Amino acid sequence: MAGFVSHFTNRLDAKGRVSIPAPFRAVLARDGFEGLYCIKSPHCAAVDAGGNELVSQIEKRWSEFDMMTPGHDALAVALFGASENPKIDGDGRMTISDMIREHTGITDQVTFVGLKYKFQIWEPEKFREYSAEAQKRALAMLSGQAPAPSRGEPA
Amino acid sequence: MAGFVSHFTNRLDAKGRVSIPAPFRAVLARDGFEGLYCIKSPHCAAVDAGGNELVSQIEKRWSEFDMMTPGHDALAVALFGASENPKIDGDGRMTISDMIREHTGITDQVTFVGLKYKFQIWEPEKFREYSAEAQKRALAMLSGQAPAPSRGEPA
DNA sequence: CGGGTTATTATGGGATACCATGGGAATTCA
DNA sequence: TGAATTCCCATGGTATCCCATAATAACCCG
Repeated sequence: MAGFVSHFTNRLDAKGRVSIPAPFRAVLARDGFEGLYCIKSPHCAAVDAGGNELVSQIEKRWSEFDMMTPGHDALAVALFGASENPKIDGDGRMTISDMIREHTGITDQVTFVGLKYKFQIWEPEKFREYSAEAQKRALAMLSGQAPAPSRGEPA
Repeated sequence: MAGFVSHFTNRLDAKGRVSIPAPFRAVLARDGFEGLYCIKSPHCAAVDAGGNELVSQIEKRWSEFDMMTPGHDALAVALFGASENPKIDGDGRMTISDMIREHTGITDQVTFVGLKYKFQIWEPEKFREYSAEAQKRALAMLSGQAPAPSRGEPA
């Protein structure tokens, strides 16, 4: 109904496990994907995660490339080679792999951020920085075409 | 019948709950959204809240941007990552989250302000200030072109 | 017109269910 | 066989559900 929305920060235990926020688990269950699909975000120090909806979105992008070009294989390597399928245990937890650790800088806490059709996995402090910047950027992007905005746009 | 109008101030109980004004609940029920959609207002110290109408308005703006651009994810983070979906209990109450507290300065009272297709959540004193300012600005805006007279808005 | 009665609403509080987290035991892999 | 993983259960804290009460507004009926 609502996709992945809002953000949550959970602790990583001694075994490297972390609880996936319950609201996100509910979305995943409805999506029907077994486990979780994870891929490095090309734009920032986060990992994109999701279920079938994310997978099909990625496959769609890939298939839009000409299959004959060498770039097709390269793209496949970039997309699927950089992916993982972590399991989700009975208590709704996943294990943070080395690949995720390296790409995000996660040590003892994890922030999950909903992006509707997918969610992102962040190191909390890095997310705070990115989020502040994203707010500014969003304001700039939206103010260009806002239908009925208020008057002045303060910083 | 006509969306969210008027404003109400309710008290926050020891558990951080507050009753959503009955007229607003009626609008939400008619809208059919499960729970409530909340997002920080970028322009002021308030939180925008609403149901499907607000959500679809936000989603529409988001989908107008090309999914390939790096800004797409940033926008999603700003729009959905910074949002929340508080539940509404059987008595028509919601819980004020830390995010709402921080952004609005709410401590023990909450003012709900109807804005037709959505409503805002304010700290009462901050709203009074903003409201006074808004009156002046509205007057200035209208005085240049308003054909219809009077229609004075009381405090 | 007025007295009484009911319905709705805001608020308080207790009980319960859910969730994040920790740790032990069993299992798998190298 | 040792290390890491997976499964299962325990627990504390929080949020949710449910019921009680008071105040207000709407209503009814004499």
